[in-house]
Amino acid sequence: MYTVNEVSKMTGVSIRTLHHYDEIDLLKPAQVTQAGYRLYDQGTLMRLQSIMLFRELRFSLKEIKAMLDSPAFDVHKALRQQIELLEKEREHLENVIANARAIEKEGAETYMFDALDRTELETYKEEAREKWGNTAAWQEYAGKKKTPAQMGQATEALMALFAEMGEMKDCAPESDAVQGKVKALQQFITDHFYHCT
Amino acid sequence: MYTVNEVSKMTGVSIRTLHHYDEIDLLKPAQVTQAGYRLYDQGTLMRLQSIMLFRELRFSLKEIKAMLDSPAFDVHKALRQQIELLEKEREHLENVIANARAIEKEGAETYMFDALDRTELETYKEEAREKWGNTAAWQEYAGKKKTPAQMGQATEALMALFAEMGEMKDCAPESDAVQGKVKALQQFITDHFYHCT
DNA sequence: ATTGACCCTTACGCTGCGTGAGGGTTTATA
DNA sequence: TATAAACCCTCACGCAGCGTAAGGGTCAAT
Repeated sequence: MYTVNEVSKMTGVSIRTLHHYDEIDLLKPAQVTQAGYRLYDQGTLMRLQSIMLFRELRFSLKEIKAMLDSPAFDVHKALRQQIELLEKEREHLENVIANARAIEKEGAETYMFDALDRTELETYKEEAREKWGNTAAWQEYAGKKKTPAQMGQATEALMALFAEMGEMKDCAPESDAVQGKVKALQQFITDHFYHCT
Repeated sequence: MYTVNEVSKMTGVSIRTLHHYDEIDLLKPAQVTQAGYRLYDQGTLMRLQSIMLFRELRFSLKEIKAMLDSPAFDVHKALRQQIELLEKEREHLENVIANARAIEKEGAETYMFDALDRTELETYKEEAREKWGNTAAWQEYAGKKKTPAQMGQATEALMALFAEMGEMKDCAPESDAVQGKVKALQQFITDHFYHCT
């Protein structure tokens, strides 16, 4: 039987985390002494390892609890869903990185084309959760996705920022090559969003 | 002058978010009517766009505020740091995905070799923040990294989970090929961690 | 004057713990 | 045996970034 301290040192999980897992009934100690001390045995340690694994795979504690508490749970299905989700996340992250690089280099030209696609991810996430989660409160939520109109205006608005970025850098780095595009964009901004000085 | 509703529709940002940004002094409306209605103009809209951009790049609201409030702030430096951070995240995410795939396929053999390397990321994150953040409270925090001993035991413990995974699947999918490794691992677990039935 | 579409301000909820505060328990040592 | 060191406990607030009511003004039009 191990105390919280020992378990913590063994697994790297903090004591507070063990307390937390106890609170939310995710991981109950095998025994509790009269003094209230938590004691863990091999079985609970194994459960803890499972928890750590699934947490590493970015399942929420609630999900993990559901999985571990119903042994007949379709782990593989959940795993596949989770993988898809993670890949969406990675794709998005790669976009973000690409954007960041572009901005660092030039300003913002290349940025505005593929930004704000987060909605995709969220939508997917919701779908995934829906399957084995709270299927109730979701119905009325359907059809709330951003309208194309909003997207359009968002992209439009993005160009506004462009001008500000220019100010922030306060002098163009590779003036000649970029300057043409900048002017064109300013024109575009003036036409479609606000008067660009 | 646009109302919250209009701004929300234009930018896709929720009204609550506008309220929030007002609360934390990240984005104050250009005017407030006697009735307390928030009104936004082009300038504030542009600031909002900047905010959205930096949020897209995963800066925290606090960081964004710092950046926008000090025009002389070294945006490019922060940007480079942020890119590095994002890449660390992506790398980690890729590991996680790889692990997830491996687990889905076989069980957990390939898993335990590169798991639990999150500490790297966190460490880096801290270093990055340190440079232009609260440099005060950090000193005493140094040297808290996990010891190699802990890592060792964590990996060791991970193998324990393996057995449980076996139970959860409750029958081997491609029995023959994998079975050998499974037995070896069981042996290893028995030898190094606990008696494996 | 009433309706409907907006607006406001609290204020709690969520995730996953970190970080004290304030106070018992167990163990080792003087 | 007394006492300190080292652990343990239970509250309970805090963080990020809003979502989501609850309860109630305001503005335009009918």
